[in-house]
Amino acid sequence: MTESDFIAAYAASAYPAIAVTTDVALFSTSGRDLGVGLIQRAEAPEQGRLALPGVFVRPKEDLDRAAMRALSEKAGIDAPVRQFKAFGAVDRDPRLRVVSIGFMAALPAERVDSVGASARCKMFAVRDGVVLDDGLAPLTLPFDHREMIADAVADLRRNLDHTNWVFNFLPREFSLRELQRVHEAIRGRTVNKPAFRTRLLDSGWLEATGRLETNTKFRPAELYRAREVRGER
Amino acid sequence: MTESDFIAAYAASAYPAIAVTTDVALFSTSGRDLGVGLIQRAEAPEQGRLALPGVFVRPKEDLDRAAMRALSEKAGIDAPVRQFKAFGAVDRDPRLRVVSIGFMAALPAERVDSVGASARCKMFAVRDGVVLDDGLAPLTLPFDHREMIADAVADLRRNLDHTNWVFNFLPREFSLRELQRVHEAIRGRTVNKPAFRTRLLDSGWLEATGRLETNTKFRPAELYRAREVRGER
DNA sequence: TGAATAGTGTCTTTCAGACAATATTCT
DNA sequence: AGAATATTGTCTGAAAGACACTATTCA
Repeated sequence: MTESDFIAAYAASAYPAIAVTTDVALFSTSGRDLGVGLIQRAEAPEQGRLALPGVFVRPKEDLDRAAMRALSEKAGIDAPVRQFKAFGAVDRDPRLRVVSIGFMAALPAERVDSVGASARCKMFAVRDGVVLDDGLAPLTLPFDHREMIADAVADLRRNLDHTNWVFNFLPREFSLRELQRVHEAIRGRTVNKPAFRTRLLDSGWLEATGRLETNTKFRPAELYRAREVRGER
Repeated sequence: MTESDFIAAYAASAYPAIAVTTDVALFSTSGRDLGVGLIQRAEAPEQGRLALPGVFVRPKEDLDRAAMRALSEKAGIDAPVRQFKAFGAVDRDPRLRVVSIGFMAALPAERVDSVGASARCKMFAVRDGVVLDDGLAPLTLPFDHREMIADAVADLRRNLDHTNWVFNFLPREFSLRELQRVHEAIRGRTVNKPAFRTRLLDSGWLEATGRLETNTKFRPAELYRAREVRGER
């Protein structure tokens, strides 16, 4: 039996029926808070409830493709995604055994407003990994989505200084103040301005554009760009 | 249609056939090097080649259970596991679409020797995330196992100071020298002794046992234990 | 006593936090 | 000029690296 014969026979045989999905925690910052986007589920189970956007992965679709499709089909938003953890508890979905790959995405604050009308998702504040409703009480979420969001926030914090992923929270050009506000929202506390400036400017992730902010009521700040670097740190 | 009716109908319908596996990078340290355990594949595809131990996840089996089963069935080793990333490229397995959840485990150096005879896996040195054969040339691995190991090492390094997972590399009681050797093997460079000592002793992860090493050829070091703490940092 | 390593002290450098001074732009 | 914020400078304390010293145990 050649290897290709074997593969053909193998592929035809039955495999444990486990479905694979991707769920996406779409983050943004507004003011001092971190926010996460939730959609109202269109279908059972948990129809009508607020949840993270997610889809079943198609047979010929990479995981990050599926995550981006979840964002665009369920939330009406296009953004790059980053995987943070897989969730596979046996009873996490009542329908059948589902393993969900958890992804996160980030949306610059001003895009939240501009897509606001068309987007089918609403942003909720997240403090210390807990989603709050408009009255700032903890929100109950279906499946294990509460745990997913907490894990996503923990991963976000852990990797804040190791990766350049934080720049997805910002437009192409931004000021150091805006970058500091994003760091503060993610870490849930204020950071020291001079130390933050020198640390970030020395980090090698930033590139000065030479341009200044416009439409400010005060002294405009210099604008920076995220530099293209080889991955992580 | 009630929700339970719906679920019944739903579960019966066909789902995209995607298999789910777990693969485990079993690490240990020997001397100054980090090591990873590879097995010789018993079955096609890639029969006979060195690869990470892995199994298909069973329908009623949690992901970490499956990872521990991979370790014990394929490598003959029992150890706790930690998930680091999911791998789901469409063509990563020639048989069929497989999404693999990547786990890591760690074995104290002295257990490597003691299980050596019974274990069906052999340790290979890893430098900068690259597996080397006995001649210290880079080893070619099947599937995406090379990428998996590199990602596992990167995750290990990133989380070295954020989690207490590093203590899985050590027996229940250990000296600060041994702990430092493990840090050095993982980071791939030497670390400063006084700084390391004070940092670790102040970290709150350690608990003095009051006991000393035995069977040393020289002054015995004090032994410490990993303190039970609420998860991560 | 000598070998070997444990554990500590000191000096220096680096870096973050606190606070404040100076600079720039708009109204 | 006054308001508001950007940007920089200075001081201080915490922590890390380099280096070397003292302490302890075994052979």
